[in-house]
Amino acid sequence: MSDAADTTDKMTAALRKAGIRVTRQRIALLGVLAEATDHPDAIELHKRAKEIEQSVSLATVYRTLTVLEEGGVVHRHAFDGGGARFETTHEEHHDHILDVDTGEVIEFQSDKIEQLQDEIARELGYEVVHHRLELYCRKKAAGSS
Amino acid sequence: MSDAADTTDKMTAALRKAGIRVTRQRIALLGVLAEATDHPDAIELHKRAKEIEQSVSLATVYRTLTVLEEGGVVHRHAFDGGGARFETTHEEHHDHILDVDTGEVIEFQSDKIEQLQDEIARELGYEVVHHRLELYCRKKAAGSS
DNA sequence: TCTATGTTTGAGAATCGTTATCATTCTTAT
DNA sequence: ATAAGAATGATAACGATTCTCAAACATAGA
Repeated sequence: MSDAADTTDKMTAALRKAGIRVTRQRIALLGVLAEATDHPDAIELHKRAKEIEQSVSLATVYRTLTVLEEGGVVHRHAFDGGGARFETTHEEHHDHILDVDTGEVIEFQSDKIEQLQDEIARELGYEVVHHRLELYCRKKAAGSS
Repeated sequence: MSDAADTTDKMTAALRKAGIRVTRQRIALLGVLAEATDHPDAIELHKRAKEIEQSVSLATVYRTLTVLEEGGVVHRHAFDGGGARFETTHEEHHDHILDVDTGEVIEFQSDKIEQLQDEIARELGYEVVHHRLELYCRKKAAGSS
């Protein structure tokens, strides 16, 4: 038994490592974030976290997300329409394709584009602190001309 | 005389061309947009438009911006922090560098990046409908290592 | 030029996502 | 166990934007 207990231990360790106080609510939210393969918004995270720990308020979800973001544990995205959406910082840096029809989010990574961005900034006397690249796309028809 | 009248005529023509009804408020707002070299938000546009035509409400600014966007006359940007910001569609497509210290907006254009975006999307079975590329930058120190 | 029709308007209420307030409860170091 | 400070839930407040609705307006046609 104790998948749940294992998860709790992991989340506790992760929080301590990030220098963040450990509370039931934070463990629940971080657990939800760790399991999520989509990019949920605060409302959705609140819904999922309540299933694990009923006493999680939406306010705490927002507060905790901010804390986790500052601790480098999650990334916040502001895609077109609606509110912010979140994902854990487990994988390497990547950008996003958003399917404009289905809302699906696909991750991709391009060293070439990153390099070009740095070059462009450098030529203008700047250095890139962070960037945002989102491709709003539509699935190509199988036999499109 | 009649810089103002000329502008009005131009804006009237532009509105008619886009199939948009001509009203004093829309002429004023479009005039403000045409003159702007920065990327103002709705509040700022309202402020400027009221100097030309006092009877412009904020609601109408928002409504008109939506209409102009649908008519392809302006572009709406959602940069980090604060509300949407707007610019006219006079120039060619470009992306933006945002100076994180000063808030300044610099425009740039890179065919290479656009090509790479198309390639990446194509390889994943998508085609790009529109994209968003923002480089949040800091000015490089003159003698930085 | 006058009129009929549908459109746009201003004012303010309503909405949405998010943050702030504050008394209470909880973590943590001791 | 306890003190001291941090986190919490509930809800009010917030900023940006959209909606509502009666009144004013633009446009096409006689």
